[in-house]
Amino acid sequence: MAGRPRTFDAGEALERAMVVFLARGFERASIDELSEATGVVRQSLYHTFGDKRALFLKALDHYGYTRFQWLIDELGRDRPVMESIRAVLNGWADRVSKSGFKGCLVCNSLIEFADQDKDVAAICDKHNGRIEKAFRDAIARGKERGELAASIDERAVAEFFANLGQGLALQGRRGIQRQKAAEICAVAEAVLAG
Amino acid sequence: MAGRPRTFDAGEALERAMVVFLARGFERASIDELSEATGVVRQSLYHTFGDKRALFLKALDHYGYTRFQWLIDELGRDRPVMESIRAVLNGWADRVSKSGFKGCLVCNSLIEFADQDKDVAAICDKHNGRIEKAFRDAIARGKERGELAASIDERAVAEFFANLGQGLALQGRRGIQRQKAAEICAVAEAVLAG
DNA sequence: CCTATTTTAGACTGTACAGTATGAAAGGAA
DNA sequence: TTCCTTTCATACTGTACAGTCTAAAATAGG
Repeated sequence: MAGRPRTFDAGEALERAMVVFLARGFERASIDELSEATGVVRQSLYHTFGDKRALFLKALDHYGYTRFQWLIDELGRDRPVMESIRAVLNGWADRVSKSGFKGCLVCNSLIEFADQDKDVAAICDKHNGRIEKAFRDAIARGKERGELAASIDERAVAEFFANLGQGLALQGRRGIQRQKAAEICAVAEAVLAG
Repeated sequence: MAGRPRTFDAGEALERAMVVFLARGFERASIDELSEATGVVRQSLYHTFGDKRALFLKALDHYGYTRFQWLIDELGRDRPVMESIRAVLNGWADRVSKSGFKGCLVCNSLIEFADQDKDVAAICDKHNGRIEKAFRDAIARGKERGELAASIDERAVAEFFANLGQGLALQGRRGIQRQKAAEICAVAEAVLAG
């Protein structure tokens, strides 16, 4: 009951497939392209991941868990909440303006699939929810500690920041200057100042 | 030097093709689909507009000029600038949460083409620029009139609001509740409060 | 009415691609 | 070594689609 062992690492292949989907989108990424990028032959891709859509769903979820962790970590750190928020805004400005930035796979997929694919939509909702929750918790903690005004609606502000990030990711896909992204973030920061 | 006159209205056809591109994206919209939606036969589409990409570029530009005019008008009206800004934010909240909202063709195209198609990118830049300018001028006017603090950087704030709109359009494509969109807008409005 | 010109209708071509089938290669287990 | 399972390599199939070709239909001008 043994056979030839797998000659590739499935996690590594998923990561590389994800990069292709990020750059090209689901529709434009061909199996040949994915095969070449992962170094895994066509047949093995189908055997390991199922069809193209199944591979995409795994890649999308993988993206959400790996690419948003820094943000959740920053917002979870034990320090004044404004420092955490600023760290995220800085992180965004850096990332979206970096040469070679290809956007956010969650945002890109929302555009490509809209609400036509329930599984895609569910994964996107999940990760958007994780981001909003991280902001919400951080802001609520800031209120408890008296760092932020009690009148602040943490849910609304969290939604606002998540929306900000999506806008930046969208603009970053086209290409955005570091300074412009930073200016936008600086303006946004003011919603917590009053 | 005469011939059979055109039996369709080219402007109407462009508008309908635009709707298809908005709902489906460039890649997924097939010529057959465009032909059916416009009521113009395949050959006439090619004759009138050139190839699929040329039709798309015209549709994209048409979108920018027709779908952003309300915003430019609102921001150009002679009244307190905060009223104008609120009108735009309300307009956005209404539009992006409306059932059947399919996103913004400029935003969708930025995702689909990124910076790979220079003509698409140029048209998107042009219309984004028009929106930013409308905000910038309105805010500058508000400063001159003493309605807004002189310390406000109208360029940065205009970029911020344009980014806000892009985020809302992105979320609207998936589907967003009116209330959530309005909450985000309400938070954003605060950047001009201080 | 005749002719030139343009639209219409549908068939056709070539290409790109997702997914499948088939047999060879490779390595663990007995 | 021998067998069995799994991967690898490549050929194949069917479909979808952009763009072209050909001929018929329609109409303004002479």
